[in-house]
Amino acid sequence: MGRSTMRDVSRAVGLSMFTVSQALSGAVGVSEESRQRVLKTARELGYIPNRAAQELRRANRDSVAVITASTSNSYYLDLMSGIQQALRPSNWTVVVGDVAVDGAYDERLEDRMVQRLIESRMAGVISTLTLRPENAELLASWDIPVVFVDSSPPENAKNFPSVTTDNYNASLVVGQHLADHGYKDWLLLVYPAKWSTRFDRERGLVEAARRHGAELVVLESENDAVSAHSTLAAYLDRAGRLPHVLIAGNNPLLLGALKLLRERSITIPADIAVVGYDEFAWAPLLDPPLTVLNERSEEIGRRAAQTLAGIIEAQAEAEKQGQSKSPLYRPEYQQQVAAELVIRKSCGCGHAHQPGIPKVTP
Amino acid sequence: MGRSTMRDVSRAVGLSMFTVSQALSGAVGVSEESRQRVLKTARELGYIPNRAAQELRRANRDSVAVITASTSNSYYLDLMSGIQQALRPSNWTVVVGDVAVDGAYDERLEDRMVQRLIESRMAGVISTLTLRPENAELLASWDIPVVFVDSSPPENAKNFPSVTTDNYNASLVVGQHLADHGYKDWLLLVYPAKWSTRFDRERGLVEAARRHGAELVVLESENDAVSAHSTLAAYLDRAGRLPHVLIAGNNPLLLGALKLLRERSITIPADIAVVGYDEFAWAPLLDPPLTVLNERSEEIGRRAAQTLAGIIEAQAEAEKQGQSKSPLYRPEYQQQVAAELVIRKSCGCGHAHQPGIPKVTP
DNA sequence: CAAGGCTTCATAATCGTTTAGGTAAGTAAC
DNA sequence: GTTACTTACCTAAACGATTATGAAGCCTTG
Repeated sequence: MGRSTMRDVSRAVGLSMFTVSQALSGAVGVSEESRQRVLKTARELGYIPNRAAQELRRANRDSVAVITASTSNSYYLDLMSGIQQALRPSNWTVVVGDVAVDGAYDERLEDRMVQRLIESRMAGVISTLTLRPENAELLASWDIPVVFVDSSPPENAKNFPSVTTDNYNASLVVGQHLADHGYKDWLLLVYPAKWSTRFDRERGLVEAARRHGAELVVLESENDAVSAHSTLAAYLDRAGRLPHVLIAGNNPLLLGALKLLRERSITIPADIAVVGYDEFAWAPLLDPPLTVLNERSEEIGRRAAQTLAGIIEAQAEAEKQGQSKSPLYRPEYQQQVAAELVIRKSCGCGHAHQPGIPKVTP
Repeated sequence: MGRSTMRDVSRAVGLSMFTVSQALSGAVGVSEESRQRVLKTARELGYIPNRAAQELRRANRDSVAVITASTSNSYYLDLMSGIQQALRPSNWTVVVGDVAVDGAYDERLEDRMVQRLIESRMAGVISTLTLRPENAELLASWDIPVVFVDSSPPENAKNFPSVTTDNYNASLVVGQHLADHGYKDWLLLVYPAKWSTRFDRERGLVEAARRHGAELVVLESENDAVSAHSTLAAYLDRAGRLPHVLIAGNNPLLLGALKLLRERSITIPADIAVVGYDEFAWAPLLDPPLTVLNERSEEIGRRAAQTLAGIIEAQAEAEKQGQSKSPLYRPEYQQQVAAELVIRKSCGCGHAHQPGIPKVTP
């Protein structure tokens, strides 16, 4: 039991390794009788192929990597679920590589991770963060296709595929809703630009504020709850008054902000309205139920995986025909998924007393 | 740039492949001058080793796998973080394999996953669920060490290492607290026995109920929020009255239960007290703040990884000395981590009107 | 019945590393 | 000056699969 090679099977069954290989891989050119004998012997011997040997010899790989910087964000679970769903039928292995240490993104870890992925000659990469230009280039020079999710390609690789929320329009929707409430004084608590979704989220909100004649303050914090808490605390102390509404750039920041508001007994939405950017399971159960954007991460994951699979397939096809094996990126690979605003209570809806200028509840 | 082999480096630098290999791997027996020349050439050529070739040739592998059945549980993130933390220094690759499809555990997927792990000749496995006996045996026959986290080893592998919460005592603590509140009518909403933590959680609660003269009903649901919701709804309809307290076996079930209570406008803790089994970031912000057990998943992950690393190391040592390479499992590898009860409001603490027999708030 | 086409299987090269088993030169010991 | 030991390097055999090339046997077919 265990630890037998194809040679062992070959000897035991009295057929050449060629025949055994063909039989096991389900190829044609082997008689049904031989195939059955091979399969039986292999089972009896407990033969399990050595993947390293297969990969070394074979041209095409069958693993794709997902690069994350776990901001302990649970949207990541949905994303993975979508990716797995799309890739399961094709029977590919998905490995996830985290480039965060203690919850914080680490540049050297990203370098090491990319190095590793190339060492393993991955078939493709899905990245949840904008890679460093060097790394994008490196992957490109090894003809490994990359799809960005919820992040934009780096400067030197603008044509790389990406699947993101339509953050700009999402922000416009948020802004519209805030304006409907009559809020004029907005505070956006946001993560650093390293996470490139920030750009469109902020841009949309700036535009919305302009359109509706509202004042928008952008407050940057590190991308975790603890930083969000202290950054916001410092800001509120400095400002000496509450804005009408707080918009949290993502869930870790939302968490930090809500903790602070609770500590200071600031009630939502009476004293300040709150809107978040990521839907999550507990949102309807919080106090008050939170109004958030639904990013549909699962859909994003699914699309990203499908896009990647398509590229890899095309790549294999091209190589078979002797053409360049570098991945072909079509413009339509850059997709945006519309988000919807899930309106609950924290924005002030269904609440009589609202922060700022009181107005009719929409 | 890209795609050069060690042979290319060897030719370019004018040294044998042996020397190049030695130089790159940092082994002794190469002059400093040669090493520098090799390194420089390798860098210029953009040489990146082929891991498949390395793994094929090398005796020892350097990847460990984590098997999960994503119950979309966010405790999983903490667990991974702990594992990564413990394994990062040793520079090992961690791959996670999910054996759930659409959030539900799938037996055939488990089989396929184990097959895959053996194909890749993994150095070790950390499993968050009790594996099927066949699979445990299979891994054992390939001398691949397995550590179970938050789950017990299967029947045929009782001696396998495991790191779990001390669920029995945790349940006693919960029971004690409920008794302090004067609750006599307990309802435990719990997942199927496939997740083996159920056994001790239930056993502890049964014992606590006996000690304190309370009535305990155990209600089993599938391991997801939707099932929990419908199972609980059906039960409440049948029972026609509310228990004094609802204990949710884990977070997905808690989520489903809370949704139902909210739908039916049952208020916590006035109408029914609620206690959960997994601490999570949003717990203090819910309405009301939830009383839950803190499992300390990160600590569990860390310990599991350390245990696994120790076993693999010992295994390598034993093999070097010509002894059996099958992993050695010491009894003390079975560890339990104490959980603490984080008391907030949902249990009735700090609330005047309590469900059931009113008593002094402890 | 010769020629050609299938079907079924075998031989052996190949993938890109690591490493056991050398060798040649230089140094130290006696 | 021989012997013994180091140091720095090389040659070539693995590792365990896939697959290009081809051969033997049998079946058609004109």
